Amino acid sequence: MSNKKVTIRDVAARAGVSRATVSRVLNDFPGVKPALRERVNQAMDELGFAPNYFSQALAKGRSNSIGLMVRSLGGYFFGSIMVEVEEVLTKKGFHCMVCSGSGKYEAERAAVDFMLSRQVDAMILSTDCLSDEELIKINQSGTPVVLISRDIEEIRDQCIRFDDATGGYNATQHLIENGHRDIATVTGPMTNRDARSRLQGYRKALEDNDIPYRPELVLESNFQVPGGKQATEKLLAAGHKFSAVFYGSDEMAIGGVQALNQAGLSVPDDVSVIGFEDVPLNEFLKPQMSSMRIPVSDIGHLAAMRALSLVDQEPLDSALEVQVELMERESVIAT
Amino acid sequence: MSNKKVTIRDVAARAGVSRATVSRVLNDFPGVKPALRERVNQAMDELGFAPNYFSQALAKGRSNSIGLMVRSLGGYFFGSIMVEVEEVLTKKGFHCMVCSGSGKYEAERAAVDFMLSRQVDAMILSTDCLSDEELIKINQSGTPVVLISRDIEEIRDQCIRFDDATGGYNATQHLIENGHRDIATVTGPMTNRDARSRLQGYRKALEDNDIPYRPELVLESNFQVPGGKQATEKLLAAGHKFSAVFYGSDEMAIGGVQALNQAGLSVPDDVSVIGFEDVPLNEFLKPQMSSMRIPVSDIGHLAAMRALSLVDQEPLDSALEVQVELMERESVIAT
DNA sequence: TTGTACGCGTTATCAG
DNA sequence: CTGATAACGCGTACAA
Repeated sequence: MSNKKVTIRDVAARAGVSRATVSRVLNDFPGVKPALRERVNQAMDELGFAPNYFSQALAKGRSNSIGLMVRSLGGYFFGSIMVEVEEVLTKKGFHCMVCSGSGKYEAERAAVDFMLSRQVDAMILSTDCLSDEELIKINQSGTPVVLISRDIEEIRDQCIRFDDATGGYNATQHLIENGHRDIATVTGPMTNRDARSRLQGYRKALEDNDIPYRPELVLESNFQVPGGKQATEKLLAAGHKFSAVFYGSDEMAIGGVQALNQAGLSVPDDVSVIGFEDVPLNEFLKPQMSSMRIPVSDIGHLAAMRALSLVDQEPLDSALEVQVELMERESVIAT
Repeated sequence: MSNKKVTIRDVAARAGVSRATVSRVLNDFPGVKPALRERVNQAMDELGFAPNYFSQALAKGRSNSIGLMVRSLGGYFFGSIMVEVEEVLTKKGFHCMVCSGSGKYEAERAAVDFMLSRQVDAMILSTDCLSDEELIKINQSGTPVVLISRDIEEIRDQCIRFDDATGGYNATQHLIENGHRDIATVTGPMTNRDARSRLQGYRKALEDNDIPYRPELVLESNFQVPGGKQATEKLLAAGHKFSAVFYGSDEMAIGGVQALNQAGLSVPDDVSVIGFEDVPLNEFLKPQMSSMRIPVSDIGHLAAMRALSLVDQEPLDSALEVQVELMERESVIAT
C-alpha cells in the first residue's frame, strides 16, 4: 500500500538542498561538492527514490529507448536477433521496444509510426515494404535508422547486410560439386532483398558451370515451413526432373523434406537438400540439414551497437556485409 | 528537417479555442459542440498533430502499455505467446513491452523492476524465480499481474495454467497403452511448476498401472534441445533398459532423438518418444513427433485479455486451466 | 459549453 | 558551486 511516489522534491527536502542539485547528482553533473553529493545520495537511498521515466523523457526530449521492428516475433531467426539486441541495449541502460511488421506495408508503417510516437531515439528495422525514400526521410527527420538486410546508398553505413549472393552461389556450387546438375530452388518472396540475392547467386553458379537456367525449377515461396512444403509439392507435381534443391531458408527446407518424403523420395539418397540461415535446430534434424550459416547473433550485436553510436552521434565504422558460411552436414550427397 | 513538433497549443491557436478544448476532443470527452469539435479536428489534421506520449503519461499517470516477461525471447513457445499478446494489445491501443527473464532470479527481478519503472499499467509474467510473496506484493502495489503457469491462491483468477498434470498423465498413459513398461522421462528444471506437474502426472500414470516408479529413469534437464540430448546420453550411458521416453518438452525430445540415433537406436522402432508443447515443427520432423499440444496462442490471448480487464478494473472470468491434448503421430509405436 | 490555471516530475537557464 | 524558476506538453478541477 505505502505507495506514495517519492519525488526529487522529497529528496531535496530531506537533503536540505534544492531540486536542481538533486537533479545534478542524479545526472552525474560535474561541479557538486562531494559532501553535498553524498548527502543527496544518502537521502535518495533512504527514501527509495527512483526518477520518473516520463518526466525525464519529457524534460530532456530523449527516451533512452530504441525501437526494433522484426518481420515476426516468432521463429528462430528474429528471435536470436532480439535476444542479442536486447542484451546489448540493457547493458547500456537502454530499453528495446519490439514491434512486428509481419511483412505487410500497413503493419510496418504503423509499427514505425508507433515507435516514432514513442520517441525512440533510434530504430533498427528489418523491412521489405517501406521504400528507400520513406526510410531516408525518417532517418533525416531526427530518428536515425539501422537497416537489417537492405542496401540504400545514401545511408549505406547504416545498413547491415549478409552476403546473400555469395551464400546462394556457394550453396549452389556445393550442390554442383557433388555432381548435381538438375537443381531446383525455392526462394523467399521476391519483395525481399535476401531472397533476390540468394536467387541471383544461384543463377550465377549455374552460369559459371555452364548449366542452363531453367525457370521451371524456380519457385517463389515465403520463407516458412508450410510454404516450403507446398512449393515442393508443386515442383513434384510439375514432373520436372531434379536431383537437388536449394531452399532459401531452413524452414522451407524442413517443409520440403517432408513433402519429398511423402512423395516416397528419400533425402539425401534420392534428392539432396540445402537450406539457408542455419537455425540451431538443423544439426538435430534427421538427416542433419546442410545449410548456409548466417551469424545472426553478430548481426543483432552489430545493429544494436550501430544504433547506439547513431544516438550518440558517433561516427560509424564503414559499411559491412556479414559473411555466410557453408555448413556441410548430411542432407547433401554426391549423385 | 521541418521538425517543429506541433503541440496542443498550436492546434488551439489554429482552431481559435483554448487548449482545454483541444484536450477534450482529443480524449473524446462529451460536451463539446459538434461544430467546435469539427474545427479542432480539422486543425489537428492540417497541422499533423500527434499528442506527446510522455506528456500524456506524465499527466494522467498511465502509460497505456503493459509489460510481458518471457523466459526467453527466442524459441517457438514464447514466440507464439508474444505474437498473440502483441496482437491483442495493439488492437486495443496498448503497447506491449517485452523483456526476457532468462530463468535467473536477478534477471527476472531486474526486468520486473524495469517495467515498473516504466510504469506499465499491468504485467504478464512467466516466472519461475520470483516468489509468491513478491508477486502478491507487486500486484497489491498498484500494478496488476497476470501469471502464466503459476498457481497462487490469493490471486488465482490472475493465473493462467495448463493442465500439465493431466498432460503428463496422458502422455505416459499413451505409452503404456502401447505396451511400454520401461518408460524413462526427461523433465524440465524442477524449479518450474510445469516441469513438476508433468512429472507428477507421469508418476500417477505409472502408479495407476501398477508399474513401479524407478528414479534412475528420471532425469532433470532444461527444456532445451542440447539439454535433452545430454540427458538422453546420460540415460544411455547408465545402461538401464527402457523402451520409451516421455520428454517434458519437444525441444528436449528433438535432442533426445538425436542422441538415440547416434547410439544406433531408431525412433520409434527401438524406442518410442513423446514430447510436450507441440511446437509447430513437430509434424515436419522425421519421424513426426507425437506430443501433448498446449494451445499457446489461446494462452497469449487469454493473458492479454485478462491484463486489459485488470487495467480497467473489470471483474475477471473465474480461474481457468487450459487443456492439453494428445497429438498422435509417428514417434510412438506399440512395443 | 468553454476557458483559466495549476499540477505531473524533471531538466535547463539563469542569477547569485 | 548552488538555488530559484521557467520550460516540457498535456490533463483536469474549478470558474465562468
